[in-house]
This record gives sequence, C-alpha cells and structure tokens, in this order.
Amino acid sequence: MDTHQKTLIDFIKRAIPIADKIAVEIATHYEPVIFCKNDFILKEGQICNATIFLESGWIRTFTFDVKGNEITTGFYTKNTLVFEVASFFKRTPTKEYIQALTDCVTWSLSYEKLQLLFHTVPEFREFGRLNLVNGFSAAKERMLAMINLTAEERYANLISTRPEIFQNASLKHIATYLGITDTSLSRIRREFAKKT
Amino acid sequence: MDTHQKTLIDFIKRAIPIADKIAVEIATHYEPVIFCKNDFILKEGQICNATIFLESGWIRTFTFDVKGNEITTGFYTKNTLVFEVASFFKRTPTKEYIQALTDCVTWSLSYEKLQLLFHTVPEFREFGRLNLVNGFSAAKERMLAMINLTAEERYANLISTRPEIFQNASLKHIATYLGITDTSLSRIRREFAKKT
DNA sequence: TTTGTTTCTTGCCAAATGGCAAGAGTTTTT
DNA sequence: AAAAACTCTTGCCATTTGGCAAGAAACAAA
Repeated sequence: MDTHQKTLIDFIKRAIPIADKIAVEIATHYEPVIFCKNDFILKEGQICNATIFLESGWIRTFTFDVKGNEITTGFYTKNTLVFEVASFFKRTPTKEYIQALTDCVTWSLSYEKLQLLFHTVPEFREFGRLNLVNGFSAAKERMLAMINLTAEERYANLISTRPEIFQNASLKHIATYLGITDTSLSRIRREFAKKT
Repeated sequence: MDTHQKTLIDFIKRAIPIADKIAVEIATHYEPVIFCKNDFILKEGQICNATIFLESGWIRTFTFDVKGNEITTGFYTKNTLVFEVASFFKRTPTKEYIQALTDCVTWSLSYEKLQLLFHTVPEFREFGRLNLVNGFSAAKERMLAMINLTAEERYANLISTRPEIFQNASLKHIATYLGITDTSLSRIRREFAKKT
C-alpha cells in the first residue's frame, strides 16, 4: 500500500469512528489518479463511474442552463469527495461536467468496488451514507441561501468562509456559482470593498 | 401485518428490484401513525427520530430565515418519504419544522429499526441509499432552478408539474417555496392568467 | 515583442422583485 | 351575528439585478 493514502485514511477516520485497520483496508481499494489542469474528469452524457477523493488541487463542477450559459455548481479542494451523485448511483448519463482547475492528486473508487465494500464492510456503509447525507444537507443549505440572502450577502459569506476559491477560480465562474452575472459580481465587489 | 401497508410495499417494489417476500418483511417494521391537520411532526431543536412514509394527506416542511420569516422548504403528498436528513442521520437538533397540512395516514420507521434493517438486509440498504440519492438530486435541481429560472418560470413549472399543491397549501407558503414574496406571487399569477 | 484572447470593470438603461399600506374577501372565534 | 384574524390583491415607489457595449487590464500565443 502506498503511504500517500494517509490523507484518505485520515479523512475516513475523521468521518466515522472506525478501527485503524479497517480504515486502512478500505483505503486499499482506492486507486491513485492524477489529473492535469483543465482535464475533464466527467463530461455531460457520460456515466460517472468513480467517486474521487481529492488529496490536493482544485476542481470545479458545472452545467449549462437553458440559454446555454455555463453554471458553476461547485468548487472542491483537498479532503473532499467529488462525483455526480445521480449518475453514479443510478447509472444514468450526467448533465454535469467535472473539471480540474489545477493539477490534482486524487484517489479513485470505482462503482463496482464501492458496491462490494458497501455490502461487505459495515463501517464503509456508514461512511458512504454519511457522505451522502453531508452532500444532501449542503445542497439544502445552499438552496436556502439562494432564497434568503441577497447576492451581496452570499458573496460576503463565500469570501469569508472560502477565500481560497478567489485565488483558484475566475470571477466569472464564481459569479454563476453565486447565482449572478459577472457584471453584478463586479459591482458587488466594488461596493463591498468600499464598506471594509 | 396490516393490509393497509400495501401502499408502502408497492413503494418499495417500485424503487428497487426486490422479492415480494423481502419487501413485505421490510414493511413489517413500519408502524402506523395518524396525524391531524396542523399537527407538528417535528419542531426546531428536536432530533428527527423517524422517517415517515406518507400514505395519504399533505405535509409541509419549513424553517425560519435570519429576519424571522417562515420559508417553506418542501411540500409532500402520498407515496413519498418525509424526514429531516441531517438531524435523522447525524442525530443532531433540526432547524426544520415538519407539519401536517391535512389529516395524514403515515407509516413510521424509527432510527433504531432503520439501522437494524440497514445492516442486516442488503435490499433495504439499496432502498435507503436510493432515497437519499433521489432527495439529494432533487435538492440540486431545485437549486439550479433558483439560479437559472425567473420567478415566473418557477411558478409556471410548479403549477404544471404539481397543480395539486395549489389546492392544499396557501399562496403565502407557496411563495416562500418559490423564493419570492406573496406580493410578487400575486402579481405573477395575474400576469400568467392573462397569457393563458 | 506583437497580436490575439479572455477577464474584469464601468456606464447607461431596462426588467424583476420587494416593502409598505390599504382594502376586499375568507375563515375562525366568541 | 359581530368581531377578530388571516389571506390575497393592488397601487406606489425603491432597490436589486440584468443586458449590452465599450474599454482597460491581464494573460497566452505567435
């Protein structure tokens, strides 16, 4: 086993109470995969065949709206899992793109291996379920933010909780993630800078 | 076993490929619970202790925003599962309210029974995971709708895909679900009526 | 270095949505 | 039946956000 899997093993151990031995055994099933800046990890129409654990680097997910505009749906960095839920679990073509924003070191777990672990390792079941639950709640919270907060409040939140995104993604991508145009984001940034 | 569980058994069978016998065995663990109009099934601060399958009736989930306004987060009717994901699985206090809009006939599965089934019945694992995945994708899609569509487009979608909601909830509740004020919804309905 | 792309900002104006308050209808309570 | 409490609509006006086009700045390619 590659010693680099330490970040993955730590990630599993932080998520659920688990014996070291079992965490290590689970990690063994992941395979290392390197992506280069701008590589597509998944494209629209494909079936998402792996969940990937991001050890280092930045990833963006996006899709297109009815008018053909790119909409960024997420930004991911080290110590997170990246995959398209519906496509992966329901084995259907995805509408989302997953793209590396920087060179990335990842650990990949195929659908087949995940199924095997899911049905044979009780701890992995809890781990997998927790990841789904976390993603689900994050999506619910983001939706509430879209409803409750103004564009400026959403911007203020993002820059205070995830400032590194602004070093790794363009304002254009950040704008669509916040649900606004790049023009509005530019103006919001100008006003926000005045206030602080 | 109560024959009324038929709706639940059918729901399980429609979700995943499963032997009749096992679907029936799973359904056995659910307990019937009746709610009356306006009853609270869950209140902020409580821990959600059961997933409930709604056999008949209407349920609304909601929360409060920073300014103290009620925001409707979901409408549910027959043949759906209702529970608060994060609270239920992470055993933490919820921020959401779950309330019966009409008298409801439900089947309830406690956290303990769910855990037991999850770790002993492979088919239930798939069933449970599928329900999480469906909820997760629905949340993602709703968020995209909030970003991509105008209030009028979201209204048009809702009235064409779920017209019965308009017979079972107030426009005030529907407005916050759509992410707008009741005033705006009223105006949108006026314009929309002109067009059709 | 020059040229070409892409990103970001800004001005001008339009469209969408919200806030408030009043009033008409409903439903509930007494 | 009267009173009280909601719900829904509407008018008036303010605020937020978007669309478009031009220019500046940054970055990439030749």
